Amino acid sequence: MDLARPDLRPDPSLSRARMEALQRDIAAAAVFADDGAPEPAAVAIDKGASLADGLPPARDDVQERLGADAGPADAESPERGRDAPTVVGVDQAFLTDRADGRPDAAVSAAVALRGGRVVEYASATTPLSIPYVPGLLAFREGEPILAALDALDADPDLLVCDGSGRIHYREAGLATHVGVLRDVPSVGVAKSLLCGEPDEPTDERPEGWRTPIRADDAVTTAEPGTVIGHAFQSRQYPNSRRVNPLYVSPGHRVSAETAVALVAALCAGYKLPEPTRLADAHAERAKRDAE
DNA sequence: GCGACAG
DNA sequence: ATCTTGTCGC
Repeated sequence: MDLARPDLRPDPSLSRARMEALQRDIAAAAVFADDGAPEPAAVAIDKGASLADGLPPARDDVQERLGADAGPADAESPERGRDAPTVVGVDQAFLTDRADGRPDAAVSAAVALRGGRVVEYASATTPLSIPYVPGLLAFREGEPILAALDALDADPDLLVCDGSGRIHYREAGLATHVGVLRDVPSVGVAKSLLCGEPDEPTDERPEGWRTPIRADDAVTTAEPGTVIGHAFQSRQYPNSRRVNPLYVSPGHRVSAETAVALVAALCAGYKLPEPTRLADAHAERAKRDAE
């Protein structure tokens, strides 16, 4: 999978001003409307797959400086969802230097699902370049994620990223950045809200509830009031309702409406959608194996 | 100056 | 994100 727009690479060595300028270009190139994204019904996952099922056998895939390694494809049940769209979840874990105590490297994991089954996984370990800065996450995690995606043989029909897409100061969050670079439909799934304002209070909402997130003054590239994503209550407990909602936004080639619908279809009984949950577990395991 | 701020 | 034990509830 080659870069569709190599000129928009999230180069961590850029100055802050250039990073922000690049994000405006990303937002201008992004398509926040349905254009080639899978139908939510086509990617729906009903069976809450057990976490162990998605976990591949342990293997050492840590590279010295910058590298990636793909694991073997899951051999089982090829009969189901053979022609279903390929959904790829990406997530990361971080290695901390034992003596130093400082973040050392990023471990990125990409998990490909088809018909609700894991068909492939990959991970990549890359040295950390810059610290986390709100609004510039793509410049810290972008390259590591691209490395993990490069290690994947599967061709994604949809990318599910851990972080915001259009819900961003310049409408160019991590999901949008990666989606535009690869020109692949993508959605952003964040556990907290970066900017924007929900139409209604999000506290104590029932499972399945959602409300639009509209651009506020913090979003400098959109008219205030523009719907840039949704708060979505993916999970809730019967009695003590205190699970925070997810903040879902379009990355690239999907509308805000379809983005939530896709994430809702990809949830199977847990707060996080399956692609994200599994990528989370793989990144965690790859990190553990590296220590 | 103060507050807000994905992972 | 990461550092960490118990604990409440299904």
